[in-house]
Amino acid sequence: MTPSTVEKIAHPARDEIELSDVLHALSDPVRLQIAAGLAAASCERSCGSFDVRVSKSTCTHHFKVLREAGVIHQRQEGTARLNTLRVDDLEARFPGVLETILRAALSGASS
Amino acid sequence: MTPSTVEKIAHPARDEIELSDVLHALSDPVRLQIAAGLAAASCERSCGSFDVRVSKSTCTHHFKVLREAGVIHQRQEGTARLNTLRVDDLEARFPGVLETILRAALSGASS
DNA sequence: ATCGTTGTACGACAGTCATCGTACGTTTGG
DNA sequence: CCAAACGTACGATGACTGTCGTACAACGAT
Repeated sequence: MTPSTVEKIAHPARDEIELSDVLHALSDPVRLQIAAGLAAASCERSCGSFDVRVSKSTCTHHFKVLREAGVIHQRQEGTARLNTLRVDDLEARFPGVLETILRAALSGASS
Repeated sequence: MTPSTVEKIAHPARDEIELSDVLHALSDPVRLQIAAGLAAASCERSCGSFDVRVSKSTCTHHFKVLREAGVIHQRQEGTARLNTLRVDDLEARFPGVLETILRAALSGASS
């Protein structure tokens, strides 16, 4: 899990975040749930702390999609990988998008 | 193209529109462009009036995805299929989502 | 009537996606 | 030191996606 094993945890820079990628990342119910949970916590959360009903491998995949789209930031802490929403970057690049989507996800009856 | 040939032009009801489907529909650059063009026109536009650089068949596919996601409404008028954004339905169900996404698509340098 | 326009239908195809299981590497706690 | 916990890597798989070409149907104008 140390840098020697894990190949870098690459994140896109703020200016490299693409709207299409963000929308695609949030268009999956599991990932939307993760993002919403992260917004609700408004702090770092480990991957395993989410009550998603997919396998561990699938979970890793979803976190990777979210990270590579620029939606979340991941940081290694021991065996845990701590996730945060990139609210500032997203707000700067696409104002209001993340907030309105997450609000819709919570209040709406959609998936 | 009349009802005998075309099988109904099915649209989801307002309450059936899913956030995931909307986000997925808008996560494709071509479809996002179509939605933005529709918002800019703020009136009915035929499928062929969009300057997309994909083939006719592909265009039909994209309009179908947008329609089935509940993003647009299609109406037959002679040989033309007239499209409108379902702004009211989307605003009622997911307030602000469509507007902020389209704004981000226009101002942002994304895709 | 016939032709051009508009758009769909169908079939094909390569690429991506979401999912899983199993195996593995790290770190931490007993 | 050993085992459990956390998460990744890899490979597989079935489904879906975006793309296209060709053929077809309907409408409108000549």
